[in-house]
Amino acid sequence: MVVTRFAPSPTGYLHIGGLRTALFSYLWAKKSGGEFVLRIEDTDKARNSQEATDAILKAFEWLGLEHDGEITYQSQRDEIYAKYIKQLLDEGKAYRCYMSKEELTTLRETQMANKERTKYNGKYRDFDGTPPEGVEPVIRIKAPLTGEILVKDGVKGDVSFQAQDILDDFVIARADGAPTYNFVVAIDDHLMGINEVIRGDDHLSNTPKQIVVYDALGWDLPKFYHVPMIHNSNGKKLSKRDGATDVMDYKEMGYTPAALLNFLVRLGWSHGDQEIFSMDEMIELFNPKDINKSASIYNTEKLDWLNAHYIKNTPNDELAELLSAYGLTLTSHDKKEILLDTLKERAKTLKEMSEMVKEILDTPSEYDAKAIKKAFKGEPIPILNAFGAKLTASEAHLPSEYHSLMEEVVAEMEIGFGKIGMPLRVALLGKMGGPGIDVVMAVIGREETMLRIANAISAIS
RNA sequence: GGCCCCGUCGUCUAGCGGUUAGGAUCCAUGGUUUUCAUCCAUGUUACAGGAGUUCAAUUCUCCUCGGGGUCACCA
Repeated sequence: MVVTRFAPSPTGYLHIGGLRTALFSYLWAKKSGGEFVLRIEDTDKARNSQEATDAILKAFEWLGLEHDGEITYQSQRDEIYAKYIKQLLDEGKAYRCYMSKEELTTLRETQMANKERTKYNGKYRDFDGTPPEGVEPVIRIKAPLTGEILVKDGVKGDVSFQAQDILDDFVIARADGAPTYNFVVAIDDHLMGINEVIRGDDHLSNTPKQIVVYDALGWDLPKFYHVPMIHNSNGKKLSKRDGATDVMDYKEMGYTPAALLNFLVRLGWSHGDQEIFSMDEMIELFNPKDINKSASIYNTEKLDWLNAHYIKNTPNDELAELLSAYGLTLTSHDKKEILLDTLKERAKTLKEMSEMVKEILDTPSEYDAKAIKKAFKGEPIPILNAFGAKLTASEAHLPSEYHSLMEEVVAEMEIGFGKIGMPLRVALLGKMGGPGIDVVMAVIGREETMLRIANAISAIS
C-alpha cells in the first residue's frame, strides 16, 4: 500500500507548484487504495502562521483533495525528535559541536578565500576534551566522509553523489535544541509510514542528507520521486512575482476545480495523447514513472481551453451551483435551462459567465456607439415597430416561437434577416455580439422585450 | 564557483535505432452562425551544436553551449 504525503511549511498560501506535487501524491496513493497524509512543517515559529495553514486547507477543500487521517504538526513533535537525537548521541552517531558562530564564519571565509568548498571541518567529531565555556553546543550527525550516496529516484533515475563533494557533519539540532529540517523530515516520513515521497526536485540535493539520517537510524529508505520545477516565462522558479500563483486566485477568476486539476496533472505528466482526464481517470492512469524529467513553463492558455471545456460539459444544476459563488442566483428563473445552455457554450470562465448572465438580464442603459452605427443604419424603426406589433399579438414563449415571429417580419417586409436581427440585438443587449436574440427574448420574456424595443426606438428618434 | 538535474513546434507533450517526427494549445485562413462565441476543416512552426558508435541516430556515448536547482544553527 502506497502512503504519500504533502508537507508544506505554512508561510503563505498554497501555490500552483505545491498543488501539483500534492495532486501527484494524492493520485498515486489513491490508485493503490493507499493514503495521502498531510504534515504541516511549522517548526519555524517566526515565519509560520495559523492563517497560512487554514489557507492551505481551504484550497484543498475547494479542490476536493482530501487527506487521510489526522494532520501532523511538526511543532507538536519535539519530544519525538529529542528522543532520536538522544539515541544518536548515545550511539555515538552524533555529537555536540562547540564551535562558535564566529569561528564557523571564519572557517568559511578561509575556505572561500582558498576556493575550497565550504564545509564544517569536523573539529568536534571525535572531541573528548573539556568543552569551551559559554558556548551552547549544536548537535551534528556523523556523516560519511567518503564514498557514494546513491539516490534511486523514480523520475530522474539513479543519481550519484560523492560524500566528499556534498556532505559534512551537518547540524541536526540547533543550540536551542530545535531540530533541523533534514533531520525531522526523515524522522517524520519514517514514523508516519510514508513509503513513497513525491516532491519538487529542488529537494533532490537534500536527499543525501536525509539518507544519512535514515542510515544512522537503521531505517529503510522510501521510494523517492523528484518532480521537475514549474518555471515562469523567464525560465525561473515560479514565484509570487509571477502573478497568479495562489491556488485560490483561480477560484476567484472563475476556474473550476476540475479544469485546474486537469491542467496541473498534464504539466510534467502525460498519458499518450490524452488531454482530458476526470478525477477517476487520473487516479486510474497516473503513475509517477511517467513524470517528465524536464521543467515546464507555466502558461495558462491551455487552462482557459480546459475550463471552457468543463463549463460546456457541466450539467446545468451543477453549473448554477458553481455560479452562486460569483453572486448569481438563478435557481428561481424559469428560463434557467435555456440561459445556461446557451451561455455555457461561450464562456471561458465562471466569472465571465456570470457577467454574461447579468448583461442579458439587466435592461441596457446605453448603447454601444459602434453598434448603433452598424445596426441602426437605414430604417430600423419601421422594422422594430412591425416586430413589436407581432409580439403584442403573440404569446411567444420559446426561442423557436420568437424566431418564427422574426421570420414573419422578414418575409412580409421582404428584407434580409440581418435587417431585423442587428437592430433588435442592439435594442436588447445594447451591443453587437452575444447569444442568439431569440434565446435572449425567451429568457427575458415578452414584456421586457417590448420594453427594450420601445427604449431603443425612443433612443433612435 | 563546487555538486546535481535538464535540453523535441511559442507553450504542454508523444516518441523509447529505421516515422512524411504525432497530438493538444496558441496563432492564421476558410466553412457554419443574422452578430459574437462554440463547432468543423486547413495551414505555419520543433529534435541546441559538434564529434563518435551503427548499415541507420531525435533516440546510445562523449564534449561544447544553454537553462535550472542546491550549497545555513530556513524549510
